[in-house]
Amino acid sequence: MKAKVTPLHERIGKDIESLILSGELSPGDRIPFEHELMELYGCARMTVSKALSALNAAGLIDRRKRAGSFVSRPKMHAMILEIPDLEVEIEGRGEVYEYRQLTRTVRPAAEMNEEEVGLAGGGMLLDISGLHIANGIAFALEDRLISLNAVPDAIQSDIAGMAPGAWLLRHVPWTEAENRIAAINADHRTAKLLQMAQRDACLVVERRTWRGDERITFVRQMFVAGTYDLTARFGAHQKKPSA
Amino acid sequence: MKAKVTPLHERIGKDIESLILSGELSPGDRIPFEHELMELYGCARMTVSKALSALNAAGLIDRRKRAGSFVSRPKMHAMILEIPDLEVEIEGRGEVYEYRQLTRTVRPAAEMNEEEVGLAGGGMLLDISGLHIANGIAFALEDRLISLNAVPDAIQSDIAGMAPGAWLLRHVPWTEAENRIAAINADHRTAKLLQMAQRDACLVVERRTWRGDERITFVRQMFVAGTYDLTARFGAHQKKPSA
DNA sequence: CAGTGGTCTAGACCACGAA
DNA sequence: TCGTGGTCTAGACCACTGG
Repeated sequence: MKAKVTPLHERIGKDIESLILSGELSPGDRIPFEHELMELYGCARMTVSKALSALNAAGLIDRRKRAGSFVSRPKMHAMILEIPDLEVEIEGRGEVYEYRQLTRTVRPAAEMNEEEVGLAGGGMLLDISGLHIANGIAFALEDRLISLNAVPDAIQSDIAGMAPGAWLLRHVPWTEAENRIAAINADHRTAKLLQMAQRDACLVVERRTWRGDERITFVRQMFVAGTYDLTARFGAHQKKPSA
Repeated sequence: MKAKVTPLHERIGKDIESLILSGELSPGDRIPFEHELMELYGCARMTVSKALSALNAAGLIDRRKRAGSFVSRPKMHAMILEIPDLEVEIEGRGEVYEYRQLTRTVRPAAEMNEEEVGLAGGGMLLDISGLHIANGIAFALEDRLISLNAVPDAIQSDIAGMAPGAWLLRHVPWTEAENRIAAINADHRTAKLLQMAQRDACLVVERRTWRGDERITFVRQMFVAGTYDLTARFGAHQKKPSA
């Protein structure tokens, strides 16, 4: 038997967590004081503190000086959204993934377009369009702009069969990203390229990424409705707000 | 001046974090050993350890015994998705929010519908439809099923002007939730209720919530395309996988 | 095998804020 | 006021694992 290799602070955390999730402790209830827990578990205060700090960071409890620690109320304003790598996703289903480049140009930002001007940062833009294809059927149209100011190497990325997103992920570290998810009716070009009827619904994902304050890329992906959807899961209360 | 009230372990963490985000430390680089950092900052090892543990929990670094701590490569397939409370969202824009109930029935699960059977858990379902309205204009249609097995009190929730989602949030703690996001063309009923042309695109959010193993509710919200979209933001690398 | 991170101790001082 | 959590110390032993 390999029994207890579980750290004590982790065990304390799990104990309290299960009390909360089982309902024995309800939101608002006070958790035993640190000195009570250190007596209960026969350990030093730092050990208890580590356990409670972890629960606090996870958003399971709120800690107030002089008052104690309390089970926090689930607020549910944030969930984890999976942003799948399309290639991995498709091949995970046992289908054949392919990326087909449609156009590729280097051009300056359109002056009236704030998005492009901000992205370019005074430099040129690499403008790439392509199709994501599963088992020979195009399911997504991607229009991407890359700041050559931020990623000069991108101009050499002439790998025809590689999606620019995958290339970027491997070559350019990013620090921040933002996704916008919406639905629109397919315009003429999109409908034609994705072989769908005009005005058919599309799921649109727009993604912007930064490295520090520098804009890296802007991409808009149009998915044929019904062939693709996003899933966000959430377990055990909300995450803490990032600083 | 109020200067330094920032805890030392936090300062150490921020220092290293900015080295990473600025690019001075690249993914794969080794960061100084704990004993080097404790010498550098003139503090105890526990303090350094606390800082590094936090960075590790945040997914910024990987720690390997005998080898040291290393800047982790951003893999990032998950982002934080904001799931806004519609009422708060709308009123935050300075518009007037209103929920108008359309139908409300208690019925058993349709036997051929797995979703409903699983949700009901042998009991009855509360079936509610309603419109979310901003400034007098309906922007979302909501169809919701609530398990009366899990939430018997829901049958008393006769507050006409209160969205069932808001009521549930205040009365029923949940432990797990899942969202599915997709786009579809509006069907006849939806188009009529939301005063949009048939086949106009809709953003669809389907949400399932659990309390432990017990299903609580299933809701489908149809949003008029263009009037609503979801945003997911992400800063500083991926979250750790939850146990 | 030797050095790393992981864990833990038994103290300490302090700021905060509920009483 | 004064008990609480927040932080920190100066040690310690151990498991793991890379060299």
